[in-house]
Amino acid sequence: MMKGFCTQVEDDGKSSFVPNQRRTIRDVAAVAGVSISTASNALNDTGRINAKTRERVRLVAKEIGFRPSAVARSLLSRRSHSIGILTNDTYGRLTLPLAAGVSEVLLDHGVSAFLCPTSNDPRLAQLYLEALLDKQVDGLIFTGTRLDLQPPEILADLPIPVVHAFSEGPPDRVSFVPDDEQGARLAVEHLQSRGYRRIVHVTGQSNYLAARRRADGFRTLVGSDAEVLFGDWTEEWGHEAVGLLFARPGPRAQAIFCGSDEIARGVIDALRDRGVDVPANMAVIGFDNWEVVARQTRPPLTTIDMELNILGRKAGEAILALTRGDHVRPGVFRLPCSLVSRASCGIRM
Amino acid sequence: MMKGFCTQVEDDGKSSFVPNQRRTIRDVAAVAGVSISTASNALNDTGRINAKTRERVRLVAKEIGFRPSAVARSLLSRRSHSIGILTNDTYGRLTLPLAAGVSEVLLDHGVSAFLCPTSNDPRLAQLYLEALLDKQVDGLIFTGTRLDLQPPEILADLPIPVVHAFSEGPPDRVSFVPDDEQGARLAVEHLQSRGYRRIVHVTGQSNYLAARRRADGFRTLVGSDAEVLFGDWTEEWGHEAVGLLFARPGPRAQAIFCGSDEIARGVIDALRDRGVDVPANMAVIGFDNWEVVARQTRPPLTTIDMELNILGRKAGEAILALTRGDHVRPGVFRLPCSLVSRASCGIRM
DNA sequence: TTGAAAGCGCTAACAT
DNA sequence: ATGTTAGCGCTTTCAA
Repeated sequence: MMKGFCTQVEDDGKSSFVPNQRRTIRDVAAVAGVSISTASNALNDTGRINAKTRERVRLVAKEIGFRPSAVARSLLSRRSHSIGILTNDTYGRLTLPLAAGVSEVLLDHGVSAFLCPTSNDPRLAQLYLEALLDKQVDGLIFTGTRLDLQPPEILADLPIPVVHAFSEGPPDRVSFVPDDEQGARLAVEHLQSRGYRRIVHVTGQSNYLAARRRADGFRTLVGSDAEVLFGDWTEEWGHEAVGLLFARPGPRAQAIFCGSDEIARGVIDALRDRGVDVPANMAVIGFDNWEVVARQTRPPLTTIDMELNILGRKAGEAILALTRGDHVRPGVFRLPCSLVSRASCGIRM
Repeated sequence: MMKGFCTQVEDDGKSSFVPNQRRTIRDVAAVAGVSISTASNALNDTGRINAKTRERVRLVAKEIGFRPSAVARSLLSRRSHSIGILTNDTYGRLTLPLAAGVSEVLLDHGVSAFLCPTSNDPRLAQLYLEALLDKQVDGLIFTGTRLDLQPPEILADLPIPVVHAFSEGPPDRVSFVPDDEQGARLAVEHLQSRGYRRIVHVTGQSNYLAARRRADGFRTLVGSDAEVLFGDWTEEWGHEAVGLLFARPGPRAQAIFCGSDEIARGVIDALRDRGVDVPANMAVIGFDNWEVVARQTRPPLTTIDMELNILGRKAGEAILALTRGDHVRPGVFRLPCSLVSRASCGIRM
């Protein structure tokens, strides 16, 4: 078919049909025997056009495999239909689910996302930013573990809209973050509804905003004097915390709400070391739903999922709206977490 | 400064200096009082040009914050200076380090990478591919856990160069993959050099090419009759395997080389359950250097790192060369793994 | 209903 | 050494 087509085209010396070359709208017009503008109108359903002509043009376009050049369109529309995602995540556990959400939303609108992993290097971030600006990206999504690890200068004064995802941006920007408080409450409610009473919270460093928010959510339901043990975001700390909890007198806790799955893993291991059955004698609940951890604990871990994919979708929708010039109310939007029930919380009578 | 500049410009009604609008080369030319082509030549160091004029133009360009439009350049050069990364990884543990390597290499050449996380959905992959082609990407990098999870049709017959990373592509393409055999030998050599003799290999499913290659490397050094236990890529299987090993008669193994860090974690835990000291009584070595696992085992895990960042760099260099039209010898390039020494292998006397 | 022409921002012959 | 012009692939007035 290709060949047949190639021969029937008059070779004007310009649009000679070299086999593997992109077809342009000129080719379409030439083959369909119409002008370029008619071809354009036919393909885009703009202007008034004879139905037959339109069909013919479209048929030709399909036959010769015409795909409009997004580059040419961008030059004209001054919209590149691409955005940049700047991330300082090196692991991917955060960025990839989020980027997948973003990309899926954008895809439906013909927008693509440049990934810029800055590896926490401000110089690199700056270079990526410049490259993105040169590429005329329509917008930017900042994402990363902690905002304070982003050099503040590069965030400011951008000529294009910016959305923050996962970590909070400045108040005049749009940010989507997991609702840590709500996630914590979800965890506690789950435990309480299953009959667990004396609940303690073992979490990471208190200088993390997320840790403080989760602790706040925890205290809301358990009581303002409820016990929160801050430490590291590590298994080891989970271990240690259990040691602390067991070393002291008084009634023992019935459930431990952990600030991360890794901490929870340490807690579960430490409990097993002590012969404490989970969930029969102690419930444990985590935070992150980091599957490689949560699915492999014994028993598998009930935990809070931050719904990063949805977070990404929201961020994608927001940046789309902003690039279209629509107004989006600035502020920090906290998106609900969900609970993934596995086996580490039972029912306490 | 900006303001000063704005006022001193004659307003010809066309390039009126709206504060936050991109400056074009026309603006530069106008302010510098030269023609557009002179401005272009001055900025790009092309053609013959008076040194003073050049400096003046450059100064003006910098002052008004001119950045050449990559879109316009692309239209002309028919190179978009962007590539696509198609991945089916949903976790990011694989894709992000790899994409970071790719992007860093590309960055120096003004090329950016579109990330397309297909989530193993062939329909999505197809849509992403079309979007990328429309955006005139200069090349494509395919990456993912297993090639057979990519729908083969979308891989074939692309009008632009393709490089495969992590998983092997067809023989006529360029692929970069970790050298699983060498990695396995590295692990075994490490054990042997430290005096460990009876070594067994506990790994994942034998229908994974990587599992078979690692087993081959293992057998090369330990002996063709050396014991390989295939199972799942899970902690649980690591546990089970230890049970198997201990249940049978005969001299006990001195070291266990695991096909993944997760398996190794299961092995280490099972050994601790049995009171076997690692590394005093048994050495354990993993594969992946997945830090969240390897750093958190007790003791921390010595393991093989696949150097995904370097893999990404190589893939980036290859796709750059290909997009420039340079020839790159097709085939599967196996890149060396490295060993990360932690505490799970001691010295056996 | 269709076509001719201008122009998006830039580069590269070709004139001057 | 500098300016004029054409044109990359497309959309969009404006004429015909």
